[in-house]
Amino acid sequence: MKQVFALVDCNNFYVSCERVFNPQLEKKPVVVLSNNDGCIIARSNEVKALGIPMGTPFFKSTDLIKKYQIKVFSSNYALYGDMSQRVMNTLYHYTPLLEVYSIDEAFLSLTGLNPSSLRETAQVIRSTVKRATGIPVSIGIASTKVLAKLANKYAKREEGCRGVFNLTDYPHGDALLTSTPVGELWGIGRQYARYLISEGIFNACQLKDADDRWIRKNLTVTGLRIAWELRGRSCIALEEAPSPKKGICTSRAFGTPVRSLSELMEALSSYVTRAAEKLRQQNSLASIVVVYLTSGTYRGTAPAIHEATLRLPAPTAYTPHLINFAKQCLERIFQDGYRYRKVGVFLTGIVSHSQAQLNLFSEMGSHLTREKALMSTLDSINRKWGSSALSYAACGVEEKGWRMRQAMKSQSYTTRWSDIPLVKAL
DNA sequence: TCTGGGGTCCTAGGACCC
DNA sequence: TCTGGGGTCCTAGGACCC
Repeated sequence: MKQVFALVDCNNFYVSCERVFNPQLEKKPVVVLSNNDGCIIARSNEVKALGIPMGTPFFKSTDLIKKYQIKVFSSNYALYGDMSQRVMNTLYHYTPLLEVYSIDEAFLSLTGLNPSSLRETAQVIRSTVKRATGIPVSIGIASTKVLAKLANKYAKREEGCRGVFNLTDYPHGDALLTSTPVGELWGIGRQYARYLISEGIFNACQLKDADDRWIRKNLTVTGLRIAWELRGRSCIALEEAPSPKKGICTSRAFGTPVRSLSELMEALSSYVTRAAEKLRQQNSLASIVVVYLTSGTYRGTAPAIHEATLRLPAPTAYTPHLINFAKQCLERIFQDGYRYRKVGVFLTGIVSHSQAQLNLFSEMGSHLTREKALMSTLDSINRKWGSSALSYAACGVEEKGWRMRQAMKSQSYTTRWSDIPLVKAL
């Protein structure tokens, strides 16, 4: 049977989240900043129209922000994560065949639906999500995921299509692909786009019609899949269940540069705590710890990155052990006299809890059970009372300069009792 | 002064096995 | 000209995504 995919994508997601709880922001220019208030990572349409590109450093755009009175927000991931869940739950009402692709996107399988009702179904989904969550979405429909991504772009761009673009009943497919620069395709980034253009392939239609062996050789199988999907042959499947992560990373740039080992240790310990939580959430253990340390700035030469790897005696998800191993790594790479910008931890060599190989020489049995029980108690308390209800002394207790700058964060409208908006009766 | 924080997949090459 | 013919595992690096 001919497959049908829909890509549902939230419009300017972070900005839309802020607008749900602050309707005065409608039709006004709004941006949301990355962690540490570093770059602009979400823009309202009004800001896009001003020509401010995605990823612009905040400090470079202060003039424009003042001139056009752009409203600025620090990122509020608790809010965006919660709103994302609401959107996804609404989508699940329409089909269980759903892949949550990112915080603001999902692929749906609409295979088997009457082709003539696809557009109408998408319109219903769109208005239901808007009514249930306040978030506007656009929907692209096509026979493959690559084409659905593209259809979604047209849905956002074309006036008059009311947020839905159905490529399966579009008669001028080739003309549309010819008008699409090759770099706009899902899976073709800057490097590949530059290469393809140097080889005379400028648009999506030319890539579609290129020679398979040539594509395979120069763009690997990933490129070949893209070409096949452009021809309408589906080869990137819908992945309903998220597969367990093979590596878990937590890292953050510091609010202000850090010079002392003790402060680095505090920051690192709190990132390890967070990474270990993610590890336990997917019922895994890690057997390799990697610590990164970044010094220098982006001006002039690239920043220097130092790293150290440690293979653990036995896989574990026990936070105190992981903190200790990470600290050993940090001690190996730390050098006095540098201004460090960032520290990070990467947990890998991940195995599922059930298949873990025990170390022959570790004391097996009771203390492992106790460690596991302690961690699940800790996790459930922190889930209930907030992520820092219980934390390790190693993570530090005073406010320190390494913590993130978030000068313009909105409230936790949906995740903290005291921040829930009040509706006043007249 | 000031530039995010996560992830995935693929390939090539080397060490080592029988 | 031509040097056996398979494998596996690991690492490093490069590309991509949001």
